[in-house]
Amino acid sequence: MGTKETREHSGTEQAIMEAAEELFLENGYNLTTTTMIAKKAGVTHAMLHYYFRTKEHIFVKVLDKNMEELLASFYPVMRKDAPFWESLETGISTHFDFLMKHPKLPTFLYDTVRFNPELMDSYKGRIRETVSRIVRFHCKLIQEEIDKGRICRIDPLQLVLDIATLNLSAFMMIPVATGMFPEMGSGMAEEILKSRKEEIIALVRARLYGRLEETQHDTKTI
Amino acid sequence: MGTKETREHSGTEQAIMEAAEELFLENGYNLTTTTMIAKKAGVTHAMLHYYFRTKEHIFVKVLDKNMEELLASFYPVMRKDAPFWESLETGISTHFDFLMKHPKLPTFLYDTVRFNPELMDSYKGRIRETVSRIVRFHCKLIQEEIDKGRICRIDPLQLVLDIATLNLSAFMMIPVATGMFPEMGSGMAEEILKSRKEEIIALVRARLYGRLEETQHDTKTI
DNA sequence: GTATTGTTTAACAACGGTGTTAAACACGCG
DNA sequence: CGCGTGTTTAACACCGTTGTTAAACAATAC
Repeated sequence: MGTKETREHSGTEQAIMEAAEELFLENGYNLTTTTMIAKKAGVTHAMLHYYFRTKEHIFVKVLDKNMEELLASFYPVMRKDAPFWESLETGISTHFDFLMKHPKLPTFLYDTVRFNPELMDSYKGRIRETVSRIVRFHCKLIQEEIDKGRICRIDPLQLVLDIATLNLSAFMMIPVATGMFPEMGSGMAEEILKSRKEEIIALVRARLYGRLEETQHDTKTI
Repeated sequence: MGTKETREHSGTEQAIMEAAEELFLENGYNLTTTTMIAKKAGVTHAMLHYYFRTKEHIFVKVLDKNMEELLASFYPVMRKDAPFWESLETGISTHFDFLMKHPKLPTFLYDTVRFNPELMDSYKGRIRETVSRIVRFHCKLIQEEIDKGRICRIDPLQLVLDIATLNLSAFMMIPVATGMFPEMGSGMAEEILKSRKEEIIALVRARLYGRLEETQHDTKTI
């Protein structure tokens, strides 16, 4: 059953990292014990302290790996090599597809920010930078389109929040859905997520292009 | 400093419950210790076990209280005493305002469902019932409006998901925002939430009424 | 005053989690 | 073989958490 025999000395470190990543992504820092990691990796818990001195070291390694992937994933979102809407749509779509490949990332980071914010400190700067770049990027594009009268007036920050929260919450709902309605397997979830993506895009498009004349009542541009 | 002197014997139970509610709502079950509750209530931790035998008992009391409020909050959402859109808009608004009064409820229940689902077991039935009633309620109304050609075709489940996730994530973002951008105090948050509510309503309205002819390409009704 | 009852305290037991250490083990090299 | 290096094990120390208990305390009734 164990993977012990297929791994000569020093697949160990790898095995620990894999087990740790899986558990940390699922349960967060506080609810993952070094014993759980050791058990899942098929080693004694003393090994964790031999390879990585502390639990925190292991966590930071997992966090680093995932944060790099996350931050990298934002760059393709800010390309402008097509007309406004196509560009925005592929941006949403790309972001959604990234989350599809890392469905546990949103809850993982959510947990970390809430319960171990100090572990995120080293990333605060880059995150703020990235967020402000995204907002500024879209501010500019949106303002251009508004000026041309092609879309309705909207606060770009609100639009970014719309897209981000819709995409993220689609994945953050998964634990709720499976916990509350266990009869739907993960196969069902995949189907729902696909239609969710279509819906989110439809929603944003309607928001921008629907009823140009009426929708500009109370949203203010910053 | 303590509140001890203002409370004669047996404000204790009350004090414990209040401390417990605050801490459980903030940190969830696993990350709240009985010692923390005792300290916040200004009593020794043995008192918790004297009044409520176990930590779980205290938690269940807090959970019960909040679940009752939550479930009750869904009924006013399903009134139909006005035209379709006004009715839906006040539904969204009512739901949002409820969350405004209980801003920590979403994360609290989210944590509980993910990490202590067994504590939610007693509510599973009522939750499923409520969810399915809401979906059925809106299914009917939406189908009527679609048949009359007043709104564009849309899967009612997706619309309910849109509204629910937009409203919920507005509040679930708060810990992220304050954790990541501590310079914005809770006063700022209030402002943002107010504009968020307007934006969510605008989004849903545009989704339903914008570009009737084009939007019905790939959303399928169940 | 004393007995009774309910409340509070302080000390303790049991457990699980993190991290350490010394000894056992495996392996390549002289 | 014997030696050194790197790896693994098992036992342990330490701490925080939950829950118990016996004794101290307060208040009321007799």
